[in-house]
Amino acid sequence: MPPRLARKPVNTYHHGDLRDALVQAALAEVEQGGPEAISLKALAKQLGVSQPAPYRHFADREALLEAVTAEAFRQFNAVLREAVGKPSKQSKLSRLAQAALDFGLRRNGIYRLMFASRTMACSPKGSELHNAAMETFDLLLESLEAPAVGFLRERQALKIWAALHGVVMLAEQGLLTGQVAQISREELVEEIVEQSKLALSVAIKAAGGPS
Amino acid sequence: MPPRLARKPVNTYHHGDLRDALVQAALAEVEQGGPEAISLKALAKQLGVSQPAPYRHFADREALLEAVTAEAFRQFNAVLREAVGKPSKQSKLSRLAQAALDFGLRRNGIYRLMFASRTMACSPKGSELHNAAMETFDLLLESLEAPAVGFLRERQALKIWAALHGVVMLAEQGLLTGQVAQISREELVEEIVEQSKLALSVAIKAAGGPS
DNA sequence: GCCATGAAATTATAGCCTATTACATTCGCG
DNA sequence: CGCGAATGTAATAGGCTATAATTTCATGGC
Repeated sequence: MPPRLARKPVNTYHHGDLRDALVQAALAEVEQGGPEAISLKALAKQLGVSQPAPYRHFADREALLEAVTAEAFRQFNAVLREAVGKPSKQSKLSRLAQAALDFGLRRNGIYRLMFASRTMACSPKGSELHNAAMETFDLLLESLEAPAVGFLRERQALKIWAALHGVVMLAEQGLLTGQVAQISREELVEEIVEQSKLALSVAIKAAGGPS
Repeated sequence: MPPRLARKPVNTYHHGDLRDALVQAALAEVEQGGPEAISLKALAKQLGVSQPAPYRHFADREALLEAVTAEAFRQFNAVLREAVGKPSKQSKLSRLAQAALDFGLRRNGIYRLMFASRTMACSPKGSELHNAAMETFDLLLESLEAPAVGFLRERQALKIWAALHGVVMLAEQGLLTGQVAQISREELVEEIVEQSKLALSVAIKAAGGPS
């Protein structure tokens, strides 16, 4: 894979663009073996630079993980955005949910980095990472075509996100077995979406109906 | 805390019961710093034995983590069982859900070990760990007081589990912010439970009503 | 064109951790 | 009592993170 164009203006020294190459290589590594699989030493060797070279670009291992997580969110959000935008007879929410499930299962190590590692938990509220995660949430909000607004809408989105997230995690851990396994994950997600719509319509009626 | 009686028959040699002491100490460590925080060397030092002593009881670090995870599930299941058993005006399901949320937030590192680490993902279907996780699922199934049976019941339980799990993970990662944060996590869980009951009743009607 | 400058990368090194091997100790059973 | 297995120790190898001191090299001012 040819190195992408440098994000920073001045960057064509010895390696060319080590920073970005590190992020990309690490992302590939994480995809297979999860967050704990990445080793700065191994990455350096793989990219043909000396072992401490990465430390010119990242303060420590954690900092690299953070950058990788940010890139992962960018890709995740792009996938979701595309799914929502693509015309189909399914609802936007369904398409988003299925795309998220697909991403979570296919790119399982990356998903774990984004949603199940300490990297995220430690990132402060205004950080690049936190914002990226918030953008994901915004996408979900936008994909809700129900007439709910304000708190009700946000709460609904949150519940859907939680349920989706739970399905991905359980599936990855092999906990979707037994009779349960007889329905596909896709159907399960579809049920969650439907259930959510149902609950929302009831909540709206209770709140006095849509305007 | 006094060391529990040894699980294995012969076990009171030099240290007394190093195996169990290691598991307990590791559990305490994980609770604070998550799975990646445990170091066999540090544990050995803390327990006053030589650094390679733990390897007499566990093939490697991963094996210790597995044992710790199993113990964590035992404690988790015990907490859930107690919550379900305790009489209250809430439904069994509500009590279980709140207890799970509480455990997930209070003992956050342990929860991550159980549900968000590779240890579980790698454990085969019939393993001690997998069975422990299945027991958790059984507890959830039992706490469902709705009249659904078979697939419908299992699917409902699964959806609740997923949603619960999602809330815990999102909360731990600080993703429950914004307007959303204005309702408490407890309320959110309660809504999930209610929503689930609603959907289930509709599904039962659709399937021809309860016997 | 030439050199000073500073970013990028390298060699060397310290320190922590996992894990193995070979050796010592202690229990418990015949 | 003594032998064997379970338990623990000492010594050691090897990997990884991270830092310090040093070298390379593109670039901009002169």
